[in-house]
Amino acid sequence: MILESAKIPESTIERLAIYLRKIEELYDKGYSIISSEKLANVCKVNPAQIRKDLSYFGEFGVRGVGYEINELMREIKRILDTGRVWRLALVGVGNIGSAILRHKNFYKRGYNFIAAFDIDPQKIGREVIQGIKIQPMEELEDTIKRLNIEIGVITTPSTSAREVCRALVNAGINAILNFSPIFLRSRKGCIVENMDFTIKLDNLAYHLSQLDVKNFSK
Amino acid sequence: MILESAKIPESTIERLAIYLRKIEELYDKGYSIISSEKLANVCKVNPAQIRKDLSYFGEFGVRGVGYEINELMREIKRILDTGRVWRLALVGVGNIGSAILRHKNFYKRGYNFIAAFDIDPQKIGREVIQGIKIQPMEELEDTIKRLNIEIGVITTPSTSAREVCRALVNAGINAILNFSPIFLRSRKGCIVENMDFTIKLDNLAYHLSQLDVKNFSK
DNA sequence: AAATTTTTGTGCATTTATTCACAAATTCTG
DNA sequence: CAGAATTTGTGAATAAATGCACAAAAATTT
Repeated sequence: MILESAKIPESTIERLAIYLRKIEELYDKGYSIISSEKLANVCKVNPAQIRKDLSYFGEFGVRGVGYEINELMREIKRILDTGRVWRLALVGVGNIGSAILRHKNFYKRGYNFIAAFDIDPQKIGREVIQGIKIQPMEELEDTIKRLNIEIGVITTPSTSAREVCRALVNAGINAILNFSPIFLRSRKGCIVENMDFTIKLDNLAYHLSQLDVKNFSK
Repeated sequence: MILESAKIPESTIERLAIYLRKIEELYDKGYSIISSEKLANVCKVNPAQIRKDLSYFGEFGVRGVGYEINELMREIKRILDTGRVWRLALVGVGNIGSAILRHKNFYKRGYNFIAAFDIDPQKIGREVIQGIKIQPMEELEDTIKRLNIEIGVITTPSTSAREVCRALVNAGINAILNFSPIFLRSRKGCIVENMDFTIKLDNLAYHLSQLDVKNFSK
């Protein structure tokens, strides 16, 4: 097919990211070939799902054999565009903010924090991690443009999240990862991924209470 | 209807949690009645979606009027079972772990950390937040049972995540929020919500690269 | 080298989720 | 209080996602 950007389900993209991580694990364990069935087992999905997901972007396997792990990693990285370095800015250097700046996983996967901002004058100038000094909000637009920053991460309290979102969009940012407990939706062109931890917990709460219902009615 | 636990879409549950937060916002702004259309606007969904989502659990609105905000909040909280205190344990008191323990939002929404564990002997006994001393992994099972802890939060490195998950399940935990970059899937009965930040970033990367494709082909 | 086995890629059927569209219930208006 | 205006709740239509099942391609066995 190779008809990218046709009408690919959002869930396909999310699964590709998950497949990639499992494939990397398998690669580290020394595998060089994997079948859709084996991969499906470890990802707990249907094998046809994997084949269909991949088929949106091309034919990467060999019939009767499976997928060459090296090639599959390369292709998924190409599809997601995660084979390169992305430049990030973080706004709101509180508990969560500084934890994220210090976290190694982002860097490992090519997500590099280039700048950090905070509204608190006390924090300005402080060097949270090697090379990143906290800047005041006034410098946000200029810094983002000057340093070609592509992704914004919001770790402010909910009260300022919307304002920060607007500032990032004004600065030309088209992708935002939002950790504040405000459900942000921006004008089109800019994609926002919301990561409200407590929404996930509400989900768990619901399922736990359903478990109890089931146990009770037995 | 009132036929709960029939075959309610997972996405309905997630949306209910989002509606709840928006409704709370509206309540704080002084609203007392809201129509599915207005709520749909702020949640950026279809009005019929909201009505259908709610209809799985009962009839909460008044035709020609809308939904009474107080009642709707109460009902959604009842559905999700978020009107009470849930008892949590956190495993892995690193950067992210301590940030989460210190974060106020969990407590505000009834998610209370009761215990924290770490493998590092250096950290044992340290009081990260008021009333919570870091305990060694050996005490996990006993503490969880003794304190009736219901939800486990994993903030360890990926290397130990699977082992920690097993320990939590063995201790009787049926709901886990996993922040490690390992996609955990547990045996049935136990629900795992995965929160790998970098998967969300991969999503953003994909969409940004698609934007470029579109701009280029214009 | 034919037969068997394996495993992909995909058309089609099935299942699931979303949205429409309208009757029913309620309020508002003159 | 009759008619117009709202707005819910939901059956039916539509759309989207998933999974089956099988032909095609490659490897392996006999």
